[in-house]
Amino acid sequence: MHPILPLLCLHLPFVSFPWFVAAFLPQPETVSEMLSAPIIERLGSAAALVDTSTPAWGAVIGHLEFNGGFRGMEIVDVNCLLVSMDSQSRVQNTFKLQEMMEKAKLEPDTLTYDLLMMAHAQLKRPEEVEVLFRDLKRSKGLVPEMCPDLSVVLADAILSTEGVPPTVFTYAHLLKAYSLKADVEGAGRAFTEMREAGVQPNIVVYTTLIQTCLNRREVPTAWQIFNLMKLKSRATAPDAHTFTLMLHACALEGESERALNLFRDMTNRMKLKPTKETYHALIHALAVRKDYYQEVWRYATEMQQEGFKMDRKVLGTLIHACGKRGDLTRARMLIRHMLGSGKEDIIPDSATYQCLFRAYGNARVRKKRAGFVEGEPPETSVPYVGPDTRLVKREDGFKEDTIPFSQKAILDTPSEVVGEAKRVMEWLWAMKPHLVDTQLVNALLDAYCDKGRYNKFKKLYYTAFADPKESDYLGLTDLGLTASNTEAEALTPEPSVDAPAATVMDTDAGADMDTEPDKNTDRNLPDQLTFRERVPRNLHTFQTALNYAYKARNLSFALEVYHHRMDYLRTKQYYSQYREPERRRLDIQAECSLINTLARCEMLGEAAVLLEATCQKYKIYEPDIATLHIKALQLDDLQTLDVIKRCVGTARYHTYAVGAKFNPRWRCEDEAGDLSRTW
DNA sequence: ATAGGGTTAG
Repeated sequence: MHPILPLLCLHLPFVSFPWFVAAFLPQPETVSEMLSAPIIERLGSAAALVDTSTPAWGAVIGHLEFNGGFRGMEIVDVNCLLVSMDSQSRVQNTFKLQEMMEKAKLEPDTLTYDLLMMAHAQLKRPEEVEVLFRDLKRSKGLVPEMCPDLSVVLADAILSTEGVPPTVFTYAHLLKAYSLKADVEGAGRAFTEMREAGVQPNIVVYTTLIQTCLNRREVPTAWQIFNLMKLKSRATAPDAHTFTLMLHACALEGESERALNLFRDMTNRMKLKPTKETYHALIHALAVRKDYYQEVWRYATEMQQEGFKMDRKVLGTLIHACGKRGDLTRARMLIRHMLGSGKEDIIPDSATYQCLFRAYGNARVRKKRAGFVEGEPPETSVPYVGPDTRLVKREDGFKEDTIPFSQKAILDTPSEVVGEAKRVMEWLWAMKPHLVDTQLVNALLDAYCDKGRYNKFKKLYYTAFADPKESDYLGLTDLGLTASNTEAEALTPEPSVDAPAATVMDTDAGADMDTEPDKNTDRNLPDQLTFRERVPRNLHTFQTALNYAYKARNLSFALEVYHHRMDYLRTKQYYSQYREPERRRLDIQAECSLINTLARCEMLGEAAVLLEATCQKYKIYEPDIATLHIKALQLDDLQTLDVIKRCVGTARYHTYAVGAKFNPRWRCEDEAGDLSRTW
């Protein structure tokens, strides 16, 4: 044993474990050790407050304030305190700390601002980060009594150029804020300012810029920055973080092949070691395509061989892959494992269940009398790589905490699939209501739509969702877009609405396409279901419903949903939950869905009117209104064809009939031309 | 002394 080690641990105040462990752990052992002596002294007996696993920083700072605050201390003492605080406490106490610094006539330095900005950025509060940054730049480097001779104007001039100098960290925090807001322009300005201030951008800065572009769905720009990093210098060469982010970009665009190349580039050429996140991003990029299913499992296996544990998110992504492929059997197996593992950290959450419901929707299932769809064998060649390979013992009898999966290992009729999906939702609603959110219900809606469960679909749509509350709406002055609505209003026959069913998920009343009753359903769970919290609708709810209406040629339902949607456009949620490019994309999709539904119902005139109105606002492409075009051709409706020609140009039908691209609509040509940015 | 990455809409 090295003789110096025992000496070291004499300085550790609370050594509750053997010294040799302590000596090898990264010091410091306790929070109070990280604090500076003046702070500890001023805290007195309250110093004990900080040595818990989750210190009550509010109380600690209260004590401090009561005992004289920061008076007589240095700014490093404040920084020390900030460093030991978690982000949330920093955010909660920002104002108080600023107050206390002011009282003690302490000037925050760059690090003080950095630590505060970082905390606000981590908690996704970009506005506060910007405020802090502005504050930092005009921070009073000179207090009035230090320069009594200067006129106010001169002082202002000095103050505006003094302040504390931002570092590359400061700018990185600021850029993170712009990334959160998907504000590419703001990020560009900050980046330029940084360079003018002579601060060299580093990997983190570039990576944050890439993230900003991705949040804004400006994927080509993201790739440009990435390529620039590679070319610029060794110092800015992409690292594992950056590669992981670009793998995520591949997932966004369905570019699985590119993801594989990127991964090879990273590991072979750049000799970078993939992390767990890298594997996850790669698997994600493979999971979005059903033709890369084998690769998903290959890399899931490799990831495990590299010693990375499957966590909830990776398992969720694997279930996502199963859903994409239609491999419901394996999706259920994974869910069973996650539930049966007994490990808290991998029990399914809302997102995991959402993936499961998508798997119900896409399940490959025996057609009416034929064999498997496309005659493919069931997915037997895929190795199973769950968290551990032990099969969970089947539990008989219905425990309240047991997911009501069918006894059958493989569900092979649509009714079995839909029946189980419904039961699982009922079970979640009854037993784990906190997991039932909008996305989850939307996923079930999708499943019903895909399986042609039209009655179930409408019933769920009517009973599971709540209308917006008064307080959800924006003020009248906030909304400017009523012009395009008037036409739609004009052609609206009052929709005939089925009366909402009594319970959230009622039994199958008659005319549904279901033929087999759900044998396993413990029919009606108690009546509490009736008054259970509903979830709010969101844009995807409407999109799914409009798709359903299109499939079912149900125009009155489509119009009703369209009106619900127009209501939603007046809510705050519309603006807070979706960033601009996503809103735009879904708006276009919704308009086109209605246009095509009108066309399917032979109301070409109305469809054409709506198309003209929509074209005023958005660029519409021919594939978006394919149904209308085909109908118009079939009926030889010259007037409508003329409208189409004016609105979407002259491309011929066959040019889009062929191209089944993976992810048709990401083009955002308004901004695509701007390649002249300085990075 | 600080920072950037990951599950979700057929």
